[in-house]
Amino acid sequence: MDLLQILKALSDETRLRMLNVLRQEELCVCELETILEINQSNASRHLNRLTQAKIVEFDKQAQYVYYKINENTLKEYPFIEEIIGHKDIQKGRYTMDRERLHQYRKSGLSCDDLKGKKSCFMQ
Amino acid sequence: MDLLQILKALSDETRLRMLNVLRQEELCVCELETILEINQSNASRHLNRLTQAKIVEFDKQAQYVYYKINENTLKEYPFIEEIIGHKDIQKGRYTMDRERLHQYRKSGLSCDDLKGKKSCFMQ
DNA sequence: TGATTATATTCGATTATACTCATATAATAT
DNA sequence: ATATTATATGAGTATAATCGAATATAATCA
Repeated sequence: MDLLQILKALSDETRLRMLNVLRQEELCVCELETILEINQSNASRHLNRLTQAKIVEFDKQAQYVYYKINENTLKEYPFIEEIIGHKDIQKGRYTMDRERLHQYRKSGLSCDDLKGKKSCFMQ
Repeated sequence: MDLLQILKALSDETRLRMLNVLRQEELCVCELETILEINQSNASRHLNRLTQAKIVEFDKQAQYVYYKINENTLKEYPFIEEIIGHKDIQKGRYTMDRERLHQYRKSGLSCDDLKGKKSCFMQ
C-alpha cells in the first residue's frame, strides 16, 4: 500500500520544509540546498524519499535536476495538500524558508550563479 | 509543533489499524488486542503514541481503559479523517479488522468475557 | 580529450522506533 | 487482608532512519 509510504515520507521536518517551498514553485537540488541551508547529500536523499513516495517528480535539464510536486498524487491523496498547506506550516522556520525563496527569486540569481558562491542572503 | 508528531503517529501500520477500528466505535485495550491480534504490551505502547499526539483520548471505567478518536484534534487537523477514511484503508487487512470488530459486536461478548478466553472467532 | 560540476550513492556512526519478555501499578474480587 | 486482572512501563534487542564525509556517475566545459 502506498498510503503508509506517503505518510512516512511526510513525517520528517526537512521533507516538510522542502514541500513547503516546492509548493510555491519547482526548484532544483542546488537551489533547495541554498534556500534550506542543508548539505547536498541530505538534499538528494530526502528528495529521493519524496520521489519514491511519488509526492514529487523531477525533470532533468542539462546538469540540473528540477523537482516539483506530483499533481497526480496530490489528486489521489488530497490530504497531502492539506498538510503542506496547514496553518502550522505558516509559521516559524517554514515562513523563514518561504522568505528566503522569495528573496532568491527577487535577486534574479539562478543555478549557474549558485556554484560561483554568489548569494542573495545576508550571512 | 504538533503537526510532525501527528504525522509520525500516523506512520505506522498497527496504529492505522487501530484508528481504522476506533473510527467505528470506542474500544478498550483488551478488545483491541483481541480484534487486531496483537499483544498487550504493543497495544498499550501504540495507544500511548496516539494519545501523546492527541489523536485519541481515553476514558477509564473501572479496570478498563476505553480509547476513542479525539474529535477536537480531528477538527483542527481534518486530514486525519481523510487518511483513516481513505480508500486504501478499505481493503486488505484493514477490512479484515473491521470484519472482526463486527463479528465481536454481533457476538454480544464484552471485556469481562475476553479474560475468560471466550472467543467469537474461528482460530 | 581531460577537468569541472551537479547529483546520486555508499559507508560508518548515531539515533529513533518497534518488539518481546518481565515487572510495576492500580483496580476488582474473594 | 490476599489474589487476580487490566494496563502501563522498564530493560534489552533488533530494525529502520538520519547524517556527514567520501566516492561514483553523468553531464558540461575548455
